[in-house]
Amino acid sequence: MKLSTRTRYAMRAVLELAENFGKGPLQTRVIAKNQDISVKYLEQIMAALKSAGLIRSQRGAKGGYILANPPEKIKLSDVFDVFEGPVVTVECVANDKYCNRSGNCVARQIWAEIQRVVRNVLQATTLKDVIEKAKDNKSDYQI
Amino acid sequence: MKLSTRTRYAMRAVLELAENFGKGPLQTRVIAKNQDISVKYLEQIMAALKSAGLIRSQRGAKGGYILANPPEKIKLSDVFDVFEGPVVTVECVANDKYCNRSGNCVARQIWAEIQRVVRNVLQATTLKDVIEKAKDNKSDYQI
DNA sequence: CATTATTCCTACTGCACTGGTAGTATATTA
DNA sequence: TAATATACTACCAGTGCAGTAGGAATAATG
Repeated sequence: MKLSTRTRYAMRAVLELAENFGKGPLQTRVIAKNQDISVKYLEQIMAALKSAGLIRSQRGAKGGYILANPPEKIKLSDVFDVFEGPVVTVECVANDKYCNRSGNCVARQIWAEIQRVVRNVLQATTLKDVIEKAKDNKSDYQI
Repeated sequence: MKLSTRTRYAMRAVLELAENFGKGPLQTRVIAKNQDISVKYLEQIMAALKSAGLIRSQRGAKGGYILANPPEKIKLSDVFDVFEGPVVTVECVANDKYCNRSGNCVARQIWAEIQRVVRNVLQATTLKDVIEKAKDNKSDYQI
């Protein structure tokens, strides 16, 4: 139950785009430097975020990436799901056909409950919520 | 963020031991059959649960495993932690020395919040809670 | 038009972990 | 001594993670 670096980097990159929202495209190179991530690795992550529809790209000089929607319209779950997928715990929680005893399975209920509370947090928070909080605390977006 | 089969199997095995608590040792072979798990694989899982102190073994004929403590004394987090570890999301949440910006990091606060709600569920529930619920619902312990 | 800056695309790699299988040793009971 | 358990160790194939690398396509600029 650990997060991949992909997800962590993606979250930080998207938070940085959110902070920069409305100020034109931001380059992978810049984000990579600020977040101390390999440029080439981040490129792949950005590509995935783009094909998920979370961000838009502008090619060529002075290009870069921008959020596809304003920060208040993007939930943390949107970012999370790109690499971690919608299933947080076990397959059978999302798909009750996965196991024929799903209907009255207690173990499944444990994992379903955990999945529920996790998604609660992710869906209740937007990028804007996070950056507002950051401004209050003078925090940054590491990890 | 998926659970390993180890954790899922361990949870089911321990729940079965909890149901059987006070009735003498239960054999890997029996649990494996009931839960439809490979005997040899389950053996390794039981060994890990034993060295974590959750269960006790009796070797030889008529041997098997029993819970080291009564079901109301064992929390789901005890079982969970054997294979998933106490860290649910990222290292820096448990160890703030892991990253030098931990102190005021917003991304970290996201993962910390998720970790918190997950551990809340796992620590608030005992094996007894689960099997009581199972009796009410006539559920079983699959998945 | 050439240069430069940027995304885009694809391939490759080393490593750790997962999900097992297998064989044998050791202890206990009958 | 025979049967039944756990205990211990080794092994293996597949998958995903966390990158590295190189070059092609595209767009702005001088």
